[in-house]
Amino acid sequence: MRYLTTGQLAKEAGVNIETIRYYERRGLLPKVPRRASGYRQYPPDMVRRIRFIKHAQALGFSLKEISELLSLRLDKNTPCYEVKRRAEAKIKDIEEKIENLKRMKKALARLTSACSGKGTVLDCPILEALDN
Amino acid sequence: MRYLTTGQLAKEAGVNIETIRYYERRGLLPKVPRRASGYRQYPPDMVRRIRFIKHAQALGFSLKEISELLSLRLDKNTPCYEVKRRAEAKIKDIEEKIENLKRMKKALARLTSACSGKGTVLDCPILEALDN
DNA sequence: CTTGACCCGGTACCATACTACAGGGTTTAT
DNA sequence: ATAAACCCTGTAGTATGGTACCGGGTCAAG
Repeated sequence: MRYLTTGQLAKEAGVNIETIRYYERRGLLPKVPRRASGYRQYPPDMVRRIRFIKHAQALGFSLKEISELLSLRLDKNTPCYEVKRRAEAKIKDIEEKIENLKRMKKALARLTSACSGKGTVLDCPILEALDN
Repeated sequence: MRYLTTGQLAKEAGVNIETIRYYERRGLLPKVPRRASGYRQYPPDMVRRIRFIKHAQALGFSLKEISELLSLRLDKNTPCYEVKRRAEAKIKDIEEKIENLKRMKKALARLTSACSGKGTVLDCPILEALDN
């Protein structure tokens, strides 16, 4: 079985079948060729694309931003400097996210170490994180 | 001026005034004392709390999860080991997010370096990021 | 002591990202 | 060859996280 139907793809990727069709409408998945019956024919590696979308969402990217990430592929229609500019902007976004996560982690780590010794502690260090 | 009104707090924190009341309803902000007129009286450091919420959201935490993070404060009603356990679970979440972001960043960096050299590249490296 | 800017609760509406369902056709295993 | 299990489009409904508006009361500067 070379190609996956919509339902098989959904199952493989661990999402609802409607999500697949929704992503196609949103342009996050390409419009793949159909059988004579109208059934979509997905190449098996489309699973990776859906998983990518799901992971990126968990990292705080909107579907619109994920579209942008996915469109950062090099083709003959997009000039090289443009792709590069967009990719670099995204890298900056990502670096900021990483910094914020590190601050959060630090605050939580401080909390746990404060916690490990005694039975109770008075104040909460967590709010100290992420104060710009 | 010791206390902030809802509007002042919103302005300081850079959010809509309705958001403040919404967060109160959701339990993300405490029910603060009121003036005789019914006006809320916020201590100035409540600004930090709102900023924390906003940052955490941008990192992919839902308001529900942020509630959980905020409830990781040590009080006499929560046993220490429980707070610790929850904080450590959140730290693990955060570490995973950081790892995923690093993978994404790496993929994008590879894309930009591929771009600077030649004219075109065939496949999209970003999908390789975040493949579990 | 008024007038414009603010606050109140309550309700309704909005965008995003799905999810369900209706009504109909298709595939596949028995 | 027929029933269960699938797919199609289109439309409607849901959850989350706000945002807007209403009718009314409050505050503070002139």
